[in-house]
Amino acid sequence: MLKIGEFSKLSHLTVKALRFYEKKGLLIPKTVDEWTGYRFYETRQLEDAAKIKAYRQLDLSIDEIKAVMDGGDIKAVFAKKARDLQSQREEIDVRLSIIKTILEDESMKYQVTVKEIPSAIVYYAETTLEKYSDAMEFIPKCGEECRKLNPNLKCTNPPYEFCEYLDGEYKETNIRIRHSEAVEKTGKESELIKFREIPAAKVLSILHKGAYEQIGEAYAFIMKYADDNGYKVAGLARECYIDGIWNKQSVEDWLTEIQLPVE
Amino acid sequence: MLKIGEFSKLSHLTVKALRFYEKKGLLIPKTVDEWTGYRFYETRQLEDAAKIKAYRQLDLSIDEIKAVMDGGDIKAVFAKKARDLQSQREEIDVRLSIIKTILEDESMKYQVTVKEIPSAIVYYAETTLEKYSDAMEFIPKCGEECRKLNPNLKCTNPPYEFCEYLDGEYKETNIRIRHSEAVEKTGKESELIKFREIPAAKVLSILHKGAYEQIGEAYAFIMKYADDNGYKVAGLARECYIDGIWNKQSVEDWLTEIQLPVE
DNA sequence: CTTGACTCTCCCCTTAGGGTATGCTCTAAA
DNA sequence: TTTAGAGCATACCCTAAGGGGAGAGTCAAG
Repeated sequence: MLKIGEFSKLSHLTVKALRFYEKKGLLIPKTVDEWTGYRFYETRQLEDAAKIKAYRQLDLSIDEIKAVMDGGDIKAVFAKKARDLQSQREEIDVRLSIIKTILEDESMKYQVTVKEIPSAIVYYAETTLEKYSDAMEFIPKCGEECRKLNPNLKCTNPPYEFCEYLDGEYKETNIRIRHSEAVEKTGKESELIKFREIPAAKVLSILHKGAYEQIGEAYAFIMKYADDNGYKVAGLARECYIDGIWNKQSVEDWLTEIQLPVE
Repeated sequence: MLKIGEFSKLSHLTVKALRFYEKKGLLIPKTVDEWTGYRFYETRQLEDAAKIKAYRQLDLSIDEIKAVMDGGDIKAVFAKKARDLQSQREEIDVRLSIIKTILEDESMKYQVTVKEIPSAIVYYAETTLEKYSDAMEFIPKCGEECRKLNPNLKCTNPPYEFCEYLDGEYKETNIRIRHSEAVEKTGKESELIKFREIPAAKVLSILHKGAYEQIGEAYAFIMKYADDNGYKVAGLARECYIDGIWNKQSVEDWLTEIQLPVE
């Protein structure tokens, strides 16, 4: 019979771990002295200890190990574990790729985050602008018309409002855009205003600070980022206006989010 | 000014996380109402929130993020993180390879564990055996001679005792073996008994249960395992006798550990 | 008989927040 | 104006797999 310290050295499990495994019902000492509480192990328990250690090194949880040792479906547990590990590996690959981009480009100007956008009901309106700055008139007009059509319809709080550029390419004039804003439910439509439900989406998101003249950089950045890191673009980018002329005087405080649907 | 729930929705960080980040000093709300305790954020803090979220998605810890945001050495942090991720990836690859082996071979007879063996002082003796079973006489003889030479020399507790087979190949007769046993310090040597310090080593370990006739299987298994999973053999295998004829009558209870130094 | 090495139990600590309970605050409808 | 419901606050406990340490009991050797 081996005291815990001896068994620990033979099994290369720490004393702490052995006591923990006993508490979890995974490896019970053969006998426990009733008076002193000392644990005593047998050499044949080294087999179980080795099993436990081997499984832990494969990153199985205590519960998984217990399932396996109690005669559970070993193949199923390992197959599941293999899938887990595979997806962990893929996540790590994405991170490494991103970090490599950061280290190479040193372009810390934009931080890209991945977000899950829930589905929402929006009203939307499409038009062709002569120049970008005309959007500043078009967007409020849409809001007004929608409220006129549906006086009791409320926007979500916080608001979710964005523009998409329907032309595949960059244009200086005759720009087709669609403006959408999330509302609580559908309502009456008109020539200009339509309703639809936009599905939930996974997007890459970056924030652009400052004037709209430089927003092209942000688009270029996020497109390259998606390309470099294995994301597949799955829709038109959404431009969300957070701060702008309507609430901030200084152009430097303007804030725009660009969301690029992926996968 | 945004209440925490609004800011949460805009930043896609949970309210819990925002409060947590405040506690950690990572993202402090612009103002906190003195009477109600309500937190108020500014839209421009969305930038910091995005940064934090991006960094968290790269698996940086809160402290690492704080270091980066406080103007720490960004490159160093990311380079370190990249190394971390790379080694995580390698670990996962090893695990996947092992699990694949298990799923394919369904050979759950042996569990392989990785152990770090600390360095130790041993006495050792080499000889050529006519047949394997002669070891049962040779080993006790070594112990006796060593004790005769060094009456006060004590073995370690628990004991660490092993044989190495010096012939590169399997032989039925004229087997060169070396027997070693860990002791507390060096002592007087003789023709047979020498002392040396064996360095710390990383070993693959399996337990063989039962008679020695089948131990060849165990060797074959561990060698193939090392090969399959990218370990490089770095020395002679050590055969450690845990239970045997000296303390167990039934052959089925005999227990032998095989340690294969790697890397 | 004493000393030092082991062992016991009990409690707190780690990460990055999640869940829940209880109570206060705000807002919009009645 | 009141009130219901949503939003916010703090505070406590929880996670996985042990690690660290305190305080007290046990064991073996000198």
